[in-house]
Amino acid sequence: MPAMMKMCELLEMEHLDKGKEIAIGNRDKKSIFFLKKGAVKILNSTHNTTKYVVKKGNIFGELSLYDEQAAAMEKAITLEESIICYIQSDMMEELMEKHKSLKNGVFKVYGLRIKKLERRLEDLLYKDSKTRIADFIYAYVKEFGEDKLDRIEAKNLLSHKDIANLTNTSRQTVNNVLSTLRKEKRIDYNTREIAIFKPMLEE
Amino acid sequence: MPAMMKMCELLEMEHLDKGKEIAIGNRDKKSIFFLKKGAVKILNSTHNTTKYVVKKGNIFGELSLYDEQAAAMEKAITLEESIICYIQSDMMEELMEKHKSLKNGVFKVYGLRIKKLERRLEDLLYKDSKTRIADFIYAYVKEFGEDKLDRIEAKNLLSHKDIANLTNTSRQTVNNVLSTLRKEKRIDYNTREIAIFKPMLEE
DNA sequence: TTGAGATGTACTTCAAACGACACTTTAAAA
DNA sequence: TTTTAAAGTGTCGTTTGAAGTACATCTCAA
Repeated sequence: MPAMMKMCELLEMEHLDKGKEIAIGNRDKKSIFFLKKGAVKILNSTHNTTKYVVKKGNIFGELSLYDEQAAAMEKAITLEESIICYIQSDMMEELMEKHKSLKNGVFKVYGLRIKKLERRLEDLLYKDSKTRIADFIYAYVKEFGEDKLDRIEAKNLLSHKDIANLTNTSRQTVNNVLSTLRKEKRIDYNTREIAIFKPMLEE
Repeated sequence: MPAMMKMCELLEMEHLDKGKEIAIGNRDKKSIFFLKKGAVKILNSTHNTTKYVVKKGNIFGELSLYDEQAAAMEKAITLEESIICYIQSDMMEELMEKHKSLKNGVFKVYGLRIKKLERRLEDLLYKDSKTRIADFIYAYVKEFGEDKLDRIEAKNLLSHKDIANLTNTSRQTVNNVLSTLRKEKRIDYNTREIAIFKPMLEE
């Protein structure tokens, strides 16, 4: 979203340590957030289960634009030191009316979210839990990681519980799959980082 | 979507028998559809699994607006005699630029779809299959049904296989739950219709 | 009338959740 | 700094929900 990125220069900015909560829906006014640096996870605020992971350069809280109630159901927690910009949703609406590219950008974000959700639901029907977890790890490292000679390395920002939530599995199964992949030399990980080995990269 | 409904008067209209397929993504031009009468189910076109049920007065194929590829993955099948109106997605885009209320309406539809998907995913995590099926039946009858003295009656438009897809369960489990609910006098159904008994209406 | 699809029921199987516990890391308190 | 508690990780058995298999109706278009 380049338009959003440019806009961000003009906005209120906030610097947050790791593990800080951002109450998407509980502010005096609902806001849309733009993640300038770092990473956050979006939780279901009633069950405290992780629903998404958002990478720097992306927006979150966008649901509050047309459904305040839905936005109130989610909260964000920083997974590492992060910088966010935010704008109140009614101001954002005004801006979107003026700048079509902005509105279309948000439209795309909504569409993408639908696509991801449907994909996840479909996977639940057609893939077993081990595959879902392995697929998730590969996708996560590819999205969040950096390309090295023989491997792709990403910061290990998620707990096994988070991964279990994101793949609709249990913490123990996640651990089991990760350990197995490690034994098979397909991935490696420690508390800091997680890496996938390139020669093993299929798909 | 009142704006859409008014617009519909001006559009191409098509009358379809029960069981007819509408290729959302395979037309020469992608279109948005407005269901004027009847009901359709939206399928995942690769797996032929039912993803949604759309009731008269609602739109479908709206994904093609900002993601043609995603729309190509779905197809619709009429569940009963239906009337649809449709407009090519690029024409719809033009119209939406002119009429803000239309664009905002589509935004709402997207948001609603996200909400439903997230709800479904959440249910998968927190409800067992029997509960999901029962909840679905109650929601379906309430949405599609007509209020009678002691019961709410809806046309029985979905096969057990459809319901299984919609609740991420198996055909046999659906049958099992339905039979049990019938034995318990909480619901009643035959090939034509399905009804829930009001005194039993909780929630 | 006939055959394909839908429904109903029972039994078997198995993936994956769950419970239990030891060990490790992290972060805050003393 | 050291201590301590909380959270996260690693590995087990055990249990069980629900899918799968199998087959007998039933329904309804062609």
